[in-house]
Amino acid sequence: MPELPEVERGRKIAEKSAKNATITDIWIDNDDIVFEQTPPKTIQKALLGRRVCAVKRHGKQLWFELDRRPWPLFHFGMTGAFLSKAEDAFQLETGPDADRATWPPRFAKIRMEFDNGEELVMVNSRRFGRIRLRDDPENEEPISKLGFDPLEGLPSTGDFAQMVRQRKGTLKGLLLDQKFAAGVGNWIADEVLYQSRLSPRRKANTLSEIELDTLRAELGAVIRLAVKVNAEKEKFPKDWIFHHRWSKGKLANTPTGHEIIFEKIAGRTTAWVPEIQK
DNA sequence: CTCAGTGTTCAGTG
DNA sequence: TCACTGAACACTGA
Repeated sequence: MPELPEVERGRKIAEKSAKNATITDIWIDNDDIVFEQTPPKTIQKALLGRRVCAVKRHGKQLWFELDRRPWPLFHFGMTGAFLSKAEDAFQLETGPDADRATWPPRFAKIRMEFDNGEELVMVNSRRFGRIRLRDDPENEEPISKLGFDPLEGLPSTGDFAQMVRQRKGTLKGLLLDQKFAAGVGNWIADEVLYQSRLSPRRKANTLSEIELDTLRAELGAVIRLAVKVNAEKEKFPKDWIFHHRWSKGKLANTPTGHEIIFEKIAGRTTAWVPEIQK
């Protein structure tokens, strides 16, 4: 699930349940992939009894600022999410897969209890997610290697043009590169290109000034809108290709009747409309 | 049973 | 060193 807007939703869930609260109990799954060999005791020692001062995000990386370092840094991988007990109870009543919701949830990797009665869990069924400790997350890897976060602010048009023009690969590859824009994933890249009417195969160094400005504007617009509706897909605009990209294998068309094709570009399945995207 | 996948990393190439 | 590509990773759900 997690590209920037979904991770931002996770940040808000964590903020709501944990901000200004103290961690009173911790359970940690025995998983040396997700925890990268960090011993459970080390994690426990860093978190237990600490107060959560803030919950921050850059791209797809999410971390807590505690009243003492080191701080926990979370990455959801392909399948991760934060669930809070209150939030999950809400989903249980209203969500489409309500019958599957249980607490604690399946695939929990870490579970934290707070002195305000809340509980927060990070789940990660396929274990591409990571939970790490960092003294200064923003200035250490992996965050230090990431590019700008499009929700925080875009580079100026001039800087953006320069950044794009020095790249020789495809636009799809550029947008997926976290060293360029942090937080863009497969569906956002496709949506931005569709809205910009640019081909994912287009070489980055061939864009005109107008095309560069359009790309920059749509990158900001798609992400801001997805975050505004809390990454709830049903609330995405009707004219987004997003709603049609999962019909792979069937005949896929936009509402305007244009054919959507699926091709592997820059290593990822790409949904795009050759008639519209040049 | 097979296969794709909303992500990242690493080996190999240019 | 850099930019880029493709494979590998782990495991669920279709």
